[in-house]
Amino acid sequence: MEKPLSGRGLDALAPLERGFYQRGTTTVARELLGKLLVRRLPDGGIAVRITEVEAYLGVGDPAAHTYRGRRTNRNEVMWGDGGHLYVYFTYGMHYCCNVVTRLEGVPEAVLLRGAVAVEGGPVIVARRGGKAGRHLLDGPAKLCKGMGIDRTLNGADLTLGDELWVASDGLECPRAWVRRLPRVGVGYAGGAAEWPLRFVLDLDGPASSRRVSRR
DNA sequence: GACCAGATGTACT
DNA sequence: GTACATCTGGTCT
Repeated sequence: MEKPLSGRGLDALAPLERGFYQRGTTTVARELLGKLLVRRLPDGGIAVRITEVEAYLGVGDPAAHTYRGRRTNRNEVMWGDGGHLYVYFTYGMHYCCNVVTRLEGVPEAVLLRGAVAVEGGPVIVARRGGKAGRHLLDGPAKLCKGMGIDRTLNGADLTLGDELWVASDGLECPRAWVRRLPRVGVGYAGGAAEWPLRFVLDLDGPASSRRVSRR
């Protein structure tokens, strides 16, 4: 776990503006690495540093929920303006959260797959059932559980800074810290499963030989 | 690390 | 009605 933020806590972390999200999805995905996902909860404030994301490129992407223009109640948020949260339920027991990108009518998003705790570690550990350690937030459903993200946040506006938002604390991620890999769990998507749309930030630096989970 | 059961919402026939 | 999902945690090796 990183050292805690100094000083004023969550209120010093201003939400990114909508323009950040309205750009190209792979650009947004890459630039989300190293940013802070901030959550205000009754049991305390939480901030985590985003370390793993995946881009989903809308109607032309067989792995995306909006492939070929599919538009349903579930994915309606993806069709809206960038800067909103798309939360869906899967495998009968897990939530996953995405950040919607581009403009209204262009249904693309970035799946948040992993993070490390920066602020509010004990709150996260408690929400994860007391399981601390490096696997605390290393999966999309773990991230949602640890941060108290569920269906009630589907469609939330990330630019307001009320319940949940994304902020920068100025950390820059050198290219050498970022790896581009195929996406996870989308084998059904044919060739698109191989597209290198997964971005992983190695906070230990490029020298680290540690493996990235393949799931 | 590899393997697999689990539980139910969602999309589609 | 049915097939399957942007996964996790436990067990076994």
